[in-house]
Amino acid sequence: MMEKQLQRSRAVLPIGTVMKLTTLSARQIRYYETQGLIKPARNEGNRRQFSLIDVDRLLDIKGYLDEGFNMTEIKRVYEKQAKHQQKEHKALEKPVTDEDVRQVLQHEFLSIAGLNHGSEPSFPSDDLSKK
DNA sequence: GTTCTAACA
DNA sequence: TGTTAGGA
Repeated sequence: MMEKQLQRSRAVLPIGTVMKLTTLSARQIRYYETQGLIKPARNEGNRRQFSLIDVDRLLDIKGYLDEGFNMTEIKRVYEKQAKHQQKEHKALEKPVTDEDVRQVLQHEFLSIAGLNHGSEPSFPSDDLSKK
C-alpha cells in the first residue's frame, strides 16, 4: 500500500520535464528550491531530480501564485505543513501521504484565500491555540 | 542538447 | 522573474 508512495517519491524527473508538467520556468523552480519550498534530489552530475511529489508540490505552489500569494506567504503555509509532519512523526510515527499533505494545503489555501483575497499582505497571524 | 550557478542591461 | 555568461 506504500509502494505507490515510494514510486511517487522516486526522484528521476529532470527539470525540463517538470517545467512542462508545471508550466513553471526553470528560474522559478530553482528559486523555489532556494526558498525551501521543494527539495529535489541531485544526481551525480549535480542535476536536479524531481519526484512526482515534488511536481505535485510545484503545482500547488503555482496555485497559490495564481491567487496572488508571494513567496513569503507560500513559505509560511509550507512551514506549517512541516510542523504537521514533524508532529505526526514524533507522535504516532505515522507516515504522511501526499494525500494528507494535499488536505492540509487545501485547507490552508481555502482559509487564507477566504480571509484576505484582496491585496493586504497582512495575515490573520498565527494560531492562538499554541500554549 | 540540457542543466547548473551567478549575476545584471 | 527573465535572461545570459561560462562550465560541466
